[in-house]
Amino acid sequence: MSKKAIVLQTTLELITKQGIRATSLSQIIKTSGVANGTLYHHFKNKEEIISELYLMLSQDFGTVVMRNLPEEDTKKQFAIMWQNLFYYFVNNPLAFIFSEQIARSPEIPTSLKNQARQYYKDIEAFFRETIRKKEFKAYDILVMEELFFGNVVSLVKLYENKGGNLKERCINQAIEISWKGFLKKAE
Amino acid sequence: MSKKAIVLQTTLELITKQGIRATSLSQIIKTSGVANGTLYHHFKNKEEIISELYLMLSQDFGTVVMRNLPEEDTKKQFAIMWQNLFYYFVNNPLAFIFSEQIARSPEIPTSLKNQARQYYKDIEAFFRETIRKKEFKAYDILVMEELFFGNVVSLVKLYENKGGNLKERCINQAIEISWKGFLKKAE
Amino acid sequence: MSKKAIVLQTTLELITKQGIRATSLSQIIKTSGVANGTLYHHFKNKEEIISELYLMLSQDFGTVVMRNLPEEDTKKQFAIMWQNLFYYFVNNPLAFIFSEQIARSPEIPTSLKNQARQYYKDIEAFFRETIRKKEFKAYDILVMEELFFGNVVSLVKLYENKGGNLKERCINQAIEISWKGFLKKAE
Amino acid sequence: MSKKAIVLQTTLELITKQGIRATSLSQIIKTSGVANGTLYHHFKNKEEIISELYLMLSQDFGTVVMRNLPEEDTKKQFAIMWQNLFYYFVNNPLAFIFSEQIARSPEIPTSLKNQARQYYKDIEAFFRETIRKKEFKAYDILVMEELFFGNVVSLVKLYENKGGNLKERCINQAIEISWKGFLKKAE
DNA sequence: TATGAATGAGCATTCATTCAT
DNA sequence: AATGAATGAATGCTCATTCAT
Repeated sequence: MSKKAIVLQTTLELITKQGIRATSLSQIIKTSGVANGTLYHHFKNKEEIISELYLMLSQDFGTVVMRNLPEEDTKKQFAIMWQNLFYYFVNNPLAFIFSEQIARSPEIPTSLKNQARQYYKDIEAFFRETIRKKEFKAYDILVMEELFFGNVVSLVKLYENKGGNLKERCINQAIEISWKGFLKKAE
Repeated sequence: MSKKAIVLQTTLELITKQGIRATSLSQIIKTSGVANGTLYHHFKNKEEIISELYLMLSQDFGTVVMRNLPEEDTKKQFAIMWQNLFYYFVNNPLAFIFSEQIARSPEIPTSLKNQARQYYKDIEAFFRETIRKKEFKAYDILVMEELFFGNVVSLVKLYENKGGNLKERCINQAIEISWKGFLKKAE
Repeated sequence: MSKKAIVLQTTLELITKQGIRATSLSQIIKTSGVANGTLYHHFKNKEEIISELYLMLSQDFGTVVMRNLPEEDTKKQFAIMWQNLFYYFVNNPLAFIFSEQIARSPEIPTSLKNQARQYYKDIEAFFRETIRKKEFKAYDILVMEELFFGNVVSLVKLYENKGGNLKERCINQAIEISWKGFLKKAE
Repeated sequence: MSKKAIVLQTTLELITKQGIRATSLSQIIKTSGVANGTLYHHFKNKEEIISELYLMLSQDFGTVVMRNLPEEDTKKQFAIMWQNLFYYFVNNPLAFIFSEQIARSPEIPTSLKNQARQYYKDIEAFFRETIRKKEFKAYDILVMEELFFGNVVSLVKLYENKGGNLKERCINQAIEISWKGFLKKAE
């Protein structure tokens, strides 16, 4: 494991525990056991570490969501997408907390956020296509994406608040609510 | 306006702009034009300023959501509740940041958090009643609350990301999506 | 009990626990429950509180040592003086610690030390008289006083290190050693 | 001379002049000409500077008292021991202040204190042996040690109070008083 | 590639003291 | 006699970053 990778991993863990601003470079240096100068050899500054981490995780999101989608049935596709994201967050709490904090924090410049948005292209495409098929109503795409993502996040938080004891029934209910909200006509 | 009030107001403004951790005491001191020691005469430490602000803001919280609800029409009630919360967050960015970022962090003692969470009670009653009237499907109450709350939050985030330029059309779409998700039968 | 007296008593206790420099005015204010300005009404500054305490305690020393001296026998007088001081310190640990810290600290200006020295006049007189009677050798008076005082202090420290379990035999040995050191001829 | 050594040396000098608590870090920084952060690069905090100094000085301590003792004559041995300790303290005011002021305070961990107290061992042996030779009376060893040590300390204090102008005659008197106190028979 | 000494601005907080009431 | 708001210099310490090796 390269020093650079160690720094990235350590930073991710520290940020997960303490938040971004609470995580100082000196802490990263001490925890990772990497020398002061070594860190600066690999990264221009603190911001660059955060940015790099953010991009890594964003890319992950993009691939995860569209994994194992069934071919035809849009509703099933939607459910799988939903679950993909949900279980990714549940199984990678680091990534979840990180993405939550990142989303709000002014630490991430807009340019970076937009850059990350490219990985959501596929999700976006799904919504457009489903609207084209007249299954979803022609809502604003951004609104749809945001609500879809937000619903998953809400459930993950509920899952965490319940200490991991969230019944599958609840998850299915949430997926159903999510889905119904976007529909053009009632089923 | 007392020096104490000036400090609170200044802190409120700075935190709204920059976030909590990014707002240093020296910044508060310089901006408010109050002396170093004066601040510490009124507050034990930085945390106490935050707590006091949090308490002030939390007082509104409980009443905001259920304010000015129309009598009969459930759908209109839902829309007003949704907007109440949305515009409250939009107009009180600090309250939003607190509820999103801080309420979940260990920076605020649990006692304070619980106090702020009381507004859930009224919302809960609304959902139960609407289920009883067979307008909403009998989903898990917690799931419904969480998704309702999450949807508002999602839109506020979108609103913020767009620098306040979110069309009213989008907000109405979000309310519609939110509402439709919970319905028992299609309208 | 006047506010002034409260401040003095509180200061003495705090200094006893923590030392002089570790005891701040704000601590004295908080602990004594006296207002900021009240303290400054009675004392010009921190130094004046210390000085006043020091003089009070010094006066105490002076009277204590010469208390209940038997008339004729010099050796017995010496033993009583020794014990007077010893038990005063043992029963007033505050005064002991305070006098120990004061003696060394540059916080007490030389003028104050000299002022306090007047109370030792009687002790000084005792040594002079005993030298005149050719019982004590004509050592430097200051040296004698310092060693006398130091011997008592040494035993008090031993007493404290032993948690108060110092046999009377040891005390008597110390008095004997002290006495013999000053003698002109062997007994 | 390394920056670290400069800091230690400067601290040593400042503390000797002013005492520990009166010596601030900023003073050390200004006097030593070392940058703020540099100091903290080498030492964890203020306490660590003190500890490191204490350890350095304690190394001498054990060997000093019993240094250069003449072979046969017990009285001369005693005088040399006395002077060794006296001049060590006089020439190493910091060592004296530490042993007097700090060794008893909670600022130094017990482990360090014990390390410094080892020099008692040799003195103890000397007293036992001299009692065995029937030159000293069979007083409690602890009492003897404490009084011996206390006498030296008393004279050092006197020396300091006189600003270093203590006549050699006084020192010799003190040694004589010390010695006579312990004797079995008059000389 | 890797190290760690060096920097000084900045941090939250405490201090002794003044002053108007 | 008593209060407590107000002050700003000072304290111990952390920070992100630079640079010579």
